[in-house]
Amino acid sequence: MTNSINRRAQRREETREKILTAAVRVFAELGFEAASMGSIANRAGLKKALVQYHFETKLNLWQEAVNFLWEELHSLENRLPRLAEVSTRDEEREILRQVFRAIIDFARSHPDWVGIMFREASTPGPRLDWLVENHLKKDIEEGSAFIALAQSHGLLPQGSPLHILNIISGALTYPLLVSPLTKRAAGISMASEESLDATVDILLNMLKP
Amino acid sequence: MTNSINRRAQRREETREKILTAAVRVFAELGFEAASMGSIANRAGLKKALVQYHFETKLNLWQEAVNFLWEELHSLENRLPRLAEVSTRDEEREILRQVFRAIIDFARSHPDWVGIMFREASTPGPRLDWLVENHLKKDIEEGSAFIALAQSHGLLPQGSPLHILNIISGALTYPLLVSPLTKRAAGISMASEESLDATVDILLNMLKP
DNA sequence: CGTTTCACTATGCGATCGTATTGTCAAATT
DNA sequence: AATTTGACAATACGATCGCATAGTGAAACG
Repeated sequence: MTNSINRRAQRREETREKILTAAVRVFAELGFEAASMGSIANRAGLKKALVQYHFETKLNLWQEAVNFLWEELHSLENRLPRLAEVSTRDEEREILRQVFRAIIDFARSHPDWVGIMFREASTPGPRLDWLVENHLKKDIEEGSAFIALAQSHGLLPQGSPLHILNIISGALTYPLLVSPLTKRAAGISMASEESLDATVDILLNMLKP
Repeated sequence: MTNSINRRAQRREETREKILTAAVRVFAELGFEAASMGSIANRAGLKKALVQYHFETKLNLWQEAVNFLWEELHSLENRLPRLAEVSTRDEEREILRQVFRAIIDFARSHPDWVGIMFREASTPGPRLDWLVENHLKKDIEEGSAFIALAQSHGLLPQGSPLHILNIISGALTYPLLVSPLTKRAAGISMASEESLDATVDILLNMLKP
């Protein structure tokens, strides 16, 4: 262990991040099976053998890419809990709107996360098992707890928090997921600022008309 | 053109249907790129070359499989319009419940349709274009018209029918789509009869609490 | 009954898949 | 300065991909 600036380790980390960034994108766009080591390497502007060198197997690359993605996100995710703390205030409705906006903004600004989620969550298998064990179990528990908290403040109707979490997630995420379809079929961009506002408005109106 | 029972044409149609049935399943499970002619042939218990013989190219097989799937469905789809006609009656809430149940039952009993929809609707490209032009454009128009009708009867809040269609579709479909995840993470089967009832109940409570 | 049609099979093409092996050359170590 | 390490590249492996071509044999035809 000589000293300070290890040019090798630095370069290693740089290319690893390049690869992981590309991997997250390709996995989200194409899904695990359709994504190839070669296409990921091309996306990163590197050689296929180099990807294999840094992340031995394709499954391992997928896992490390998912970890990389989750790390990126957890630093920005602290918006929801903070809102829960303030929820003793009066204007609960405005709080709910902010929560919805936070969810929908998160989904829009992280299409990779949405893509990987939808692809893996809908197919049983070892990858879903791994994803649940390492990330989603905790995320779902936190989400359910937040729903329960909102219920105790009278912000949401009674019922299984898990079901409500799914319903709200679906109502807010689905429009974004199928936005290519909506754009093609009706010419309307679901990811536009106006459409997001409209979606949140409608959902809020549904909740307390 | 000799007479009646053409054993050849009959057998041809049989194997074509076998292939299409298998193709729908595999395309829904894996998506277009990851699904292979070989795996589809295996699923159907036939030889790969036979699939290639009946449906020249993979894209063509996909299109015919989608047509095959839509034909299956349109015979069962007539439930929603009928409900709209009766919606001049009083118990509008019960009608809305039935509509929600119809949508959610449809999604549960046709996972292939849900799978193909989610996979293709989220990725721009020639397949989505084809899908919109040949099936979805009409479906979306009908869905939006139905939402507008429900709005005119005071069953749904005001706002863009397309947005509301997306929100409701997401709220009802998402829980089923990610049911493998929910099952794994919380041990709860979202596709069970109780869960479906609970989901509809909650969404109804959201609409008019 | 002889001939044609056609559902189906066998085989192989070039490309690409994930993976493994070996080589190269500059950076790090002694 | 000599040696070892390690990031990266070149190349090849068998398997499988979508697709094409040449058969085979029974059903349909005149």
